[in-house]
Amino acid sequence: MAEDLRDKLGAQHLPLRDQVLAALRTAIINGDYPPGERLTEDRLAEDFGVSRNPVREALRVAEAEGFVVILPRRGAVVASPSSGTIADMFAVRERLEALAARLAAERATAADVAALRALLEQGREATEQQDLRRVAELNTALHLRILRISGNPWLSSIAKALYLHVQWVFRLGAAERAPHSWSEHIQLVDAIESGDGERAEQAALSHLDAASAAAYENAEGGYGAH
Amino acid sequence: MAEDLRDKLGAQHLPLRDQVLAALRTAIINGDYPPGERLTEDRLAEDFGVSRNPVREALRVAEAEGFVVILPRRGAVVASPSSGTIADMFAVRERLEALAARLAAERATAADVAALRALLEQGREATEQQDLRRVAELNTALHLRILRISGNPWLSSIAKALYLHVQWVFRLGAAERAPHSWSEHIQLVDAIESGDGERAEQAALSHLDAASAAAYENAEGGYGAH
DNA sequence: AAATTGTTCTTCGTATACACTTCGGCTGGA
DNA sequence: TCCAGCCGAAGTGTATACGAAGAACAATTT
Repeated sequence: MAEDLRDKLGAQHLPLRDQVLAALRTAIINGDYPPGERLTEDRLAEDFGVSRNPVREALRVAEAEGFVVILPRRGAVVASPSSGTIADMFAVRERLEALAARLAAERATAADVAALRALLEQGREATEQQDLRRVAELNTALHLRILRISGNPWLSSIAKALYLHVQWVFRLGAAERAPHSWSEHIQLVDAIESGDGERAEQAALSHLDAASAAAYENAEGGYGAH
Repeated sequence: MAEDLRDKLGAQHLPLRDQVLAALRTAIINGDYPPGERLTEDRLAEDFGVSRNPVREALRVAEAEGFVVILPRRGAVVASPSSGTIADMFAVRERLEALAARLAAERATAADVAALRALLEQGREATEQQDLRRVAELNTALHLRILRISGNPWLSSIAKALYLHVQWVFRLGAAERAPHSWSEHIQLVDAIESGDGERAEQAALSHLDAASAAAYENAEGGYGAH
């Protein structure tokens, strides 16, 4: 939100709490801490080699972000995304990323488009090489890039958080459908390049519809158990 | 997200950090801590009569919510919403509350509608009595209620956060336009009651357009300061 | 005047202590 | 056997103290 300031003055210090938070997030997303897993402060402190304070602060933020649930006097457990909330997440993402696509189309510079095209190209290569992990990464990079191009920090940060959660759910339960979605990405970038906001928005919508449908196909059962 | 659990087992303990966070939020929204104000941990700890630990945890969450900016090694300051981000906030709210209105229309029970109507009625009374503060409260209550009725927890919590920020900006810079917006609310609730999602969505959109226009009229100058 | 140094304030992280809850197991009685 | 209730262990919630390091600012020196 005020990254300019943070960059200028601030520091490259990266407080421990932030490192812990980042590590915690990725550990949860990767399934190292599976849903329902109890996260005691001492245990996390030991896992990350820090004292309880940074852990506690990271936990509060992780709670605000929806990665953990904190029961007063009972501690934190990894949240359990239910299939219900998956649909909810997609419903919100649909609106948000559609808006992002429109704004991106209206604001994208030539350099922005070039960057998107580069990601597209890398994605094509990775797809050919069956490197699913890399495909997924590029997938994420593309979406986040579009969000950034939209130029709306709120939109960007909110949609990013949602995107992370969706990723989390995917890793847990199902295979990645990434290859299949790549042609939709091309359409989306084409629309953004054209500068036609309406068209870009439609492209984003149909992309998300397809993604959400795929998610549901793969998601039958699997999440409810914590 | 798992409020059922929290209610059942949990506690009515309300940890200090949560109380501090709530107090901090409202203090910032009310302008008691104006934008740019420096918030040292000791000072907050003293203000709220607690030790530094709960304050620190509350600060981290407040940062995640965008109410404060934390400069590493330099401490926290109250964030400064710029007029640029106001437009951004409205752009996102528009999409989100439109979706909420649609979902609410599709899911609202008779009891839900009754609750909305009650708020509407109270709002009318408060408007007649020129009780602007109460009008604003009811305004908020109405919007939050609609979000709740939507039944989408993500949507609800995200839009709620945005709503709080908008309120904050309003309190700081400008008078409330609440009375003027009340007729739009009636339209919105009518649409929700009708069960017509499309119509409800349109009502929400035009309401937010009007609100955003009003915001911009009042917002000329005032926020840019540091 | 510019650069350097020193002082002070504050954050950041650690460590410790302790009250209070919750939980699981144990014991004893029906 | 089954259940009630007690007890102790574990873990959170909060307070406090302390040391290290950074930032801001004033004082001093060049």
